[in-house]
Amino acid sequence: MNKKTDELLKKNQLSVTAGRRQILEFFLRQEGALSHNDIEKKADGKFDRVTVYRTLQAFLEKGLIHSIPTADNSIRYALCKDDCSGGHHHDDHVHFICNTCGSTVCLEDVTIPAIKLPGGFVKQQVDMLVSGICKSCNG
Amino acid sequence: MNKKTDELLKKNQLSVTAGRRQILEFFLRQEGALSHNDIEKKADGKFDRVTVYRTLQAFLEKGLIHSIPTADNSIRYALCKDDCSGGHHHDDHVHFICNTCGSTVCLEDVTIPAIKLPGGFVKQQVDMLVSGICKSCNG
DNA sequence: ACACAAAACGCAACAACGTTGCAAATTAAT
DNA sequence: ATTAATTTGCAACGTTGTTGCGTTTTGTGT
Repeated sequence: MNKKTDELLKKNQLSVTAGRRQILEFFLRQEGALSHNDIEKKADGKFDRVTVYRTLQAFLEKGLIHSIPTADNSIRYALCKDDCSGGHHHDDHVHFICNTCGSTVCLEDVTIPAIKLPGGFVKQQVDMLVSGICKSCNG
Repeated sequence: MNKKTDELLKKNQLSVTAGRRQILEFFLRQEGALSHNDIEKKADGKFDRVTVYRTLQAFLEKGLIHSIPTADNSIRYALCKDDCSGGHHHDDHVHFICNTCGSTVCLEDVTIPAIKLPGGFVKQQVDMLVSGICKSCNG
């Protein structure tokens, strides 16, 4: 049915398997970001724990998803936009973590502002995490 | 000898014990941030693993240190400046993680720029992580 | 459609990280 | 100095993440 999912996998040089299809669909169906744990709960024992780890690893390497560091020591993952692939991310947006519902979302429209580092420091990557209360919880 | 350490503990309503004194001195003697693991290595079995966890927890709650989220899922801690205590941090500086030597430092002079969130989102805390090559490694 | 090579999967075992309960030791207060 | 409150170490446990290996599935070439 969902041809789109399979094509997305193939486009990223990933062989199509039941696990990958399912996990990718979790991301597509989901507004925010997912942690390893979220996926396991959604899959409900359908796949081995190791498979989920390896799938996320593969998605990361191919640039299908990007990781979001969080203060509570649980890495989350979110789908990348079309134009970032092969590990090269255009991942310059702010991530928002809601302290009420716990969801993590990409604020695609909020760009991380440029900063000036002290002499001698070379910048390679920047992450910006904002926590607070999200739109839905604030409703 | 080191009266200063003891006073700093007392000032933060923490009873003075060998473990706390030692761990606090690690932070005072150290330029950058420390992870739980760093501290255990430095202590070299002198204290129980659990004690280190609980000490860090206590320091955090009293506002003696603040935590720094990292992309590799290992939380680090750094001393707070004098004027933040009781859990209320003036923690508005950028954190830098060196990809070469692995050290994490607070760039006290680099302030996190203000950002504008979409309507409905309320900001409570902001973390900014820059990774790259630090001054000493770039030397 | 079939056979074969390559990749992915599940399982088991293991290592690292983090938490909790409780008895013994240490600290602070009277 | 005695006592109450905190802190510590130990043991046990749960979670998270990794590795190796035999089996299954996928992709490819004929």
